[in-house]
Amino acid sequence: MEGKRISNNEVVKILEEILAAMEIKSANSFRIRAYQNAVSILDNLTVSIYDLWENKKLQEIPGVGPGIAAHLNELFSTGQVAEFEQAKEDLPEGMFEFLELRGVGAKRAFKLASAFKINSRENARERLLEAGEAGKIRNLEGFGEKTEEKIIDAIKEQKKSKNEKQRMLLTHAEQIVERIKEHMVKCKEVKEVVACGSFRRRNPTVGDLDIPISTTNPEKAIKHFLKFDEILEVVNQGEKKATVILKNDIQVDIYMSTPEAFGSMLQYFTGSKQHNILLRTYALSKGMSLSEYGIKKGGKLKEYANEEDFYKELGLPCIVPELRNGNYEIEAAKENKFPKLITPEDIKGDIHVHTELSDGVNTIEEMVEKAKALGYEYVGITDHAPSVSSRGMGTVLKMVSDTRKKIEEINESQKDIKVLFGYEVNILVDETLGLPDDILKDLDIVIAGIHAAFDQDKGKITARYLAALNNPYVDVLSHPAGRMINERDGTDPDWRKVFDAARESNKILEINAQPDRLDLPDDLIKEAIEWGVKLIINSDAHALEQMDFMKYGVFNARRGWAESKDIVNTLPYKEFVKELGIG
DNA sequence: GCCGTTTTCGGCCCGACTGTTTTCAGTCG
Repeated sequence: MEGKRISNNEVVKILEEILAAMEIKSANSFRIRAYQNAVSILDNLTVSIYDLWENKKLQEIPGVGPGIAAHLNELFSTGQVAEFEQAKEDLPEGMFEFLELRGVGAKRAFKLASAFKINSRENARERLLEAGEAGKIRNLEGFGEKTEEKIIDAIKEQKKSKNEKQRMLLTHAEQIVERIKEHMVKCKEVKEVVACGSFRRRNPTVGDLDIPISTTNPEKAIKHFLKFDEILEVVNQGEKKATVILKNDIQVDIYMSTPEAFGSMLQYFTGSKQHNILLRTYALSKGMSLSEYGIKKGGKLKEYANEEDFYKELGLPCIVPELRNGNYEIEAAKENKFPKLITPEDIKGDIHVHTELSDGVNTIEEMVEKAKALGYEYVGITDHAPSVSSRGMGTVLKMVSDTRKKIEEINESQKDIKVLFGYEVNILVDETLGLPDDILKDLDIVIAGIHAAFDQDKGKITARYLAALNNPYVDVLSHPAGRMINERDGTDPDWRKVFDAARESNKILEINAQPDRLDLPDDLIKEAIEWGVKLIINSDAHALEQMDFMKYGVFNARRGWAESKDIVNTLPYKEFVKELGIG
């Protein structure tokens, strides 16, 4: 199928505009909800909607039925949707530029654009800003001085962060959460502080922080929270919740709960939204209604101090946060068919570690000591391979033999840990590898990865991966999706071909644990496992402390439903080397 | 418009906060 490739973000934006149009025209509220539901699912999809369309799998997306699928089909085939264009025809076009402003929804956007006759998208926000600064917004019915001020702020805020606000990395969020916790425990009435939301689900990136607080004195706890010295601005505060913006531009929402009802609070704010919607729908079918305060049964509210009891009431096992993504977890829970997810303690070694011999900062000895401290049975020293073309074969051969000698010495001098020797070699544009087979064949480990020319088309990227997988000396494909979170999208090979080739050649795909890579991504991990592909989690550390990144790789693997049997570096040394065909 | 553990027809998630109102609409999570 040949069509117009439109990104997920663009698709979501188009649907959000249609949603706004429907709301203004008071379309059937259930139809609106169906669209909202579909949009929220599409927005959280990590696979390309366009690709799903190409493979005729649109209707496999939950929330997308024949109607929306037909519209998307038209969108991808022709670049627009006639019905959508029609629905937007008699609306002032400028309003669609207002939807992204904080505190402005469909109704206000429409009123504003209509009142000031802002009929085109061009300069729409600037014109609204002008109207606001001239004090004209406050005179509109339903608006007032404060709303005017908020709209002005929202436009300025948008201008400031022209590119949509980036979500922070999980590791960054962890540090902020730690500081908030440290502050909150100083309040005696605070019993528990748990950061929920995407943070607790171990999403690779976190937007806002949602933090339920278990307390015997909500008033005092909120007051105490507002004294946190990193707060820049209090957006709102009530008796049960408060919203603030921190100096680093991160929004934090706190919610007060009694210890007796803390379980439902945790459940509710851990989400995901989609998980909760599905869970509520399921509960409803059993005559129960869920909220952050508990479960209502026959009009009576019952509270839950912990999440286990909450899920138990629904007849379900407690679903681990990493799986609460609204995919298949509730189905699995109903049948009690959960994988026994891998844990950080299962990891027995790390075979993707760089040293000062390439772009790392520490020596081989230092990295080995750190691996020992982590309790590993083995560690692989796998620097970037020296380039034959720039150094010449003679120099490269000497570097390889020197490094090998050093590693042999380390292995002879101690028995606590086995050190393996290998390289991370580039998969070059011409589909060859960065080192000749003659050198590769004597290495313990060969990790092949793409480090340049990521933006080749699907066919070429796929061919490079297949060539690497067909090399008999390659063991592992590093960071296969090639993404750098917040910096660049991944490469986009034909994953089925890559998975097939990996399985057939008994090669291993890496789950790179660098917080800004987490590559493979979780959805591809799940797919790879289903296709029978073996995986390994590596830190790709370039410094001592980066070896601690392993846990992020494990979190990511858990989000991809991985068990320890799916991850080869959970194997003890003897079985691991057998798996890799070493020795 | 979507979807199925009472359903292929007839339902569809819930509550807090703000600002503008004087009983509530709009927005957000």
